[in-house]
Amino acid sequence: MEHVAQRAGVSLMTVSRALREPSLVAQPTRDRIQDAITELGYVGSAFAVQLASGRTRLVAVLLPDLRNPAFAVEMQGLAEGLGEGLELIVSGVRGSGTRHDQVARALLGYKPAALVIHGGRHSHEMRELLVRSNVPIVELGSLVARPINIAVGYSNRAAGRVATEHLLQRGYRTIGFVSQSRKDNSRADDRWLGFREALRAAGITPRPELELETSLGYERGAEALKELLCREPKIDAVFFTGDGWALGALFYCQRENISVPGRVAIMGFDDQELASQTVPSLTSIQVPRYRMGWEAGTLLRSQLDGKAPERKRIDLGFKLVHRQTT
Amino acid sequence: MEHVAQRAGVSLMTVSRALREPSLVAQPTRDRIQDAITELGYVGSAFAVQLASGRTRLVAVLLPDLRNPAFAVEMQGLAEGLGEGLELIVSGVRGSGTRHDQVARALLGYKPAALVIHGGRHSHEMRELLVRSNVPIVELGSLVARPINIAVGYSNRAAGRVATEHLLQRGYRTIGFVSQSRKDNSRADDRWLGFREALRAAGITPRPELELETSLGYERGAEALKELLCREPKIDAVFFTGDGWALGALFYCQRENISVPGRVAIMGFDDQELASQTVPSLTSIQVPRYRMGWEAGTLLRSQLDGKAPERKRIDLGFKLVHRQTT
DNA sequence: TTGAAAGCGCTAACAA
DNA sequence: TTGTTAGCGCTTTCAA
Repeated sequence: MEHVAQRAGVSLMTVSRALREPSLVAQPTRDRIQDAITELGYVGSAFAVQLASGRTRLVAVLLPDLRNPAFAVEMQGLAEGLGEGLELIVSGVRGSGTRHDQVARALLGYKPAALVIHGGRHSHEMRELLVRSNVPIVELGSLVARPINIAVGYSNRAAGRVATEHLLQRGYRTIGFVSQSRKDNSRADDRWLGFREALRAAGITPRPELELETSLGYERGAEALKELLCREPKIDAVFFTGDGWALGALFYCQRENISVPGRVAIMGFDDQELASQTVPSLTSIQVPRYRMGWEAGTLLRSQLDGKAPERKRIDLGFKLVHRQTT
Repeated sequence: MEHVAQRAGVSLMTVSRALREPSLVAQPTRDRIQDAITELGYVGSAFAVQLASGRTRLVAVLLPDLRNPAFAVEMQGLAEGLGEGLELIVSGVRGSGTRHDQVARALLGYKPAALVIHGGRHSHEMRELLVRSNVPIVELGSLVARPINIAVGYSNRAAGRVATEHLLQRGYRTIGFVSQSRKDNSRADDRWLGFREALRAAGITPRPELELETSLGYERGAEALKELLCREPKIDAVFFTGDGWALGALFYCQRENISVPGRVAIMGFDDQELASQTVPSLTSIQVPRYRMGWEAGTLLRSQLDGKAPERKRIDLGFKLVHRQTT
């Protein structure tokens, strides 16, 4: 910045001003400075700015898994809700526990304008750290009961229950359940709670052998269905807590000439764009992914501008989309 | 940090050391410091560290569109290739041109350890800025001819040619082409160049009315196919430069009882996981997305550790995966 | 409209 | 093994 100042024949201070508040600098001076900047290819140091001013233009995001397209949509919503002038610093953490905490610490080190966390529960120390950090926290996705600041999401438990009730209502009685590891993934656990709840309410005794945990991937869905059909041939519906598995299972049925929903009904979760396109089209739970990100973004933006309350819990709900596989 | 020092009864410097090089600090001192840190909930300032040390733990990433799952996979690869201790600062830029340049500038302001850019051509000024910034640049995706530092990718043009040659070889003669706006998207343009090249080489006169530009989305694929069939009923194959469109078109055919590949053959691009699962399964071009990210990550990591050459061009190639739709 | 001095929170280089 | 001094590149406050 000093070089620029010299070249433009002004003091360092004037350059700084020309960059932040151009209106305070005389037009000709401003032009000279601008020229110097382009000639020298000057790019200011965001770090120094933030250190000196205390203001930050970073929003930190902690995601369970970068691969999941659902999160990508949320990010786009977040980016667009926040608007210009804020950068996103994104970390994906696979697995859970300590690594999650570590990364959160590292992100907090950037004193971000806000920290957006997708995915339910934090350890006690984590929560403590988050609260004390004084950084606005957005909990995205699962709607936590007691948000630290802002929570935007929907109830995974209610969604799990509604999905299951739908299957029961359509007359299915022997229902399988496929999810990620419930231990590592609170969303999976919540959906499972809803699943069990609905079964019990209908007077059906849950059968653990019909509940499968697997990893992400279309093929895992096919395998899961195969396994379930083998364990209990009388199974008449499967609730996959992710569209990926559900679609994989659906294509498996097509290959094997298993009639859907005649022989077995398939229920997905997340209503990916593809769900409406397949033949038969997939019944699923629609979650407002983009909107979640966007809502969090705009709320954050207005809070950063000092216009919004510090605590808020926004339930964006979900929607059962009944299509042909159930 | 001073508070921590006071509480632990040592100087600020010792705390700094305990954080960076614990081996230089006596065990009991270290413990006291650690206690003070947890009690105070201290989180260091990454900015101050960067400013004082000149070292950065940030890798900036510039993506054309956050939504695209293909990029998400690259990011995961990149994150894992880089290993621990580096944060990713990600920006998605839809559209192109000036906004792209602006965001790149903003990212450069963080003096990142490296800047990863996905997607071909930069404006002249941009290139100038990148070169002068002295930040290692990774150009990911399209393999540029003259990389600034590191380029990791494959040739979109060659991929487009190979895909088209495959269709020609299978006997298709009236071939449609669907892509994003070639003006805004250099990858689309490159694939198109390959497409035209192959047609000419086979002695077929290209017909612009069989070339369609559209936006992303499964449904856009269905619409594109419908439109093409209407414009030229004798069309016998369509090269979709994205699996999303190809799958959308495939499901459209299923709904409308159009035989694939009997009535019309469908060729995709990117070989999404889903491509192998559908019935009929989709012929596509496989691009090593994860590997591209990972390769860039490890290369960058070793360059940051001072172990790798500054310039490199890595062609990871691509693979035609012949399945049932052609 | 412009400039000078002090300092943001940390680390590098040196000294004890 | 620990402490001291200077300064990273900018902004804030105050003065000209």
